[in-house]
Amino acid sequence: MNFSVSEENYIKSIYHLQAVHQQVTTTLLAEAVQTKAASVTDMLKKLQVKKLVHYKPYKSFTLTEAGTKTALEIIRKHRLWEYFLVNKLQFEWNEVHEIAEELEHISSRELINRLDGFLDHPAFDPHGDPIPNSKGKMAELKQNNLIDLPLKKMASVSLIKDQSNAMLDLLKHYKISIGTKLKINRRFEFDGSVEVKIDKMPDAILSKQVAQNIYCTQ
Amino acid sequence: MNFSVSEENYIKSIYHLQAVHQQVTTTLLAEAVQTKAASVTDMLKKLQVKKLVHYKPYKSFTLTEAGTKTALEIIRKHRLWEYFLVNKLQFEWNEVHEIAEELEHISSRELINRLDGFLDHPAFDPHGDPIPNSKGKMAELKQNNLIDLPLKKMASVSLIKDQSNAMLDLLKHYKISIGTKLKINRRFEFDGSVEVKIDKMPDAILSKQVAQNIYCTQ
DNA sequence: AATAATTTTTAGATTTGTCTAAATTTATTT
DNA sequence: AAATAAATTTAGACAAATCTAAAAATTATT
Ligand SMILES: [Mn+2]
Ligand SMILES: [Mn+2]
Ligand SMILES: [Mn+2]
Ligand SMILES: [Mn+2]
Repeated sequence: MNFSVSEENYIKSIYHLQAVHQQVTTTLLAEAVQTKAASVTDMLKKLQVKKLVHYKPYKSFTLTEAGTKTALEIIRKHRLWEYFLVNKLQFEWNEVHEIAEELEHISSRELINRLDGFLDHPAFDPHGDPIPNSKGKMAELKQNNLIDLPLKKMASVSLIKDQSNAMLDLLKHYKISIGTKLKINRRFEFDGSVEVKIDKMPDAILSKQVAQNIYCTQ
Repeated sequence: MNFSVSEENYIKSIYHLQAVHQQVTTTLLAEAVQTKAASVTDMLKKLQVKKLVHYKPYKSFTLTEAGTKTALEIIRKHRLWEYFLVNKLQFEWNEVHEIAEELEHISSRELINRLDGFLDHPAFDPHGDPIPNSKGKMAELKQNNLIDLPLKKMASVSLIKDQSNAMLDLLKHYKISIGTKLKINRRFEFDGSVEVKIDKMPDAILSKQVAQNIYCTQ
């Protein structure tokens, strides 16, 4: 089965939204794919015909098994290309998302499997997100929100949730990236901010908003 | 300027046809982009508005300077990706064209320039075609058709003109690829076929049709 | 339970790229 | 120089993906 770029973007967005919201709504999806609710309804009907979503008008929609499989293939491509861009072409990790957004739609399965081999089957992309293997399986990591870390306990950054340029710029300033070692010195109750010691950097204070977007392994 | 996949395919095809035919016709272009003459006319009007072609209805059309520049950018991408696929992902040279046909439309200029660096600025793609640099300049090679080679004179294969799978399969059988050393032992006048000694292979006879598609440097 | 607000779907247009069939222009024969 | 053939363009239609505005359904509020 080969799908259009639009169809693939919808499928992928539904998958990501399902991971966070118990109910994915037309408006939510419209925002995610940068379009209007009416267009989403049109597409849902199309995806239903292609058996990629279960769709009950006015009620709900979810990915079918085939839809989920398709979503994981697109996500696999996206993250493998991101890994390639950062680790082979020396892009910064906040420059790759947009380009991967295009590359994820290149259709060849053989290409992506060879790329996977060329990169030595990476398990995580540059943002710390797990890369599905060719069967759609992803590694699971026991990780905690930075905000919940016990005091003075060393931990390793494993995932950045918010991947906006604004967030990534800020993290670059603090020299925080995937794998960075850090620990919490103290917590400020007033605004929920935390003072952290980041590997090879002077102590810094991270706002609650920032800290909540950083996940760590211990 | 960003162009659609269709527009880019038309532009690239016009460029390639212009290199071979003194006059590119609507029918010729229609065949090249796998469509009908009427669709070509539609697209020519669109490309004229975008100042990519000079178009005189019923008379002629040619690429403008901007059109040529655009064509060379697409060809640069196509050939760099082909080089990547063969030299980094170990694809066979007859498997890459189709995939590059998609990859050539990825828009990022930064991506292609980094890819170029990663590959060490290759001058020729796996089929021997020159890769335009970021300014659109291509290396020129003094090459002769295999059929015109002086007898017993060693030469090196530098370009395969017909890049169809049929041709490439045949060349794989003879173990001929870019860089292969060979010489002509004798010519058969009757059908224009040639007996060649190919590096590390027993003598073989190539039909005129095959030999005419092989170019060499001396 | 009725009304208001919100969400979702439908109806009807629009843009892009394509097609077939008909009309027009150019080229080739007679 | 007509007539015929071939190439090209125009006209009108269609599918995909989108939009705006209106209608319908659902949810929240009084
Ligand atoms: Mn995308
Ligand atoms: Mn990522
Ligand atoms: Mn193409
Ligand atoms: Mn090539």
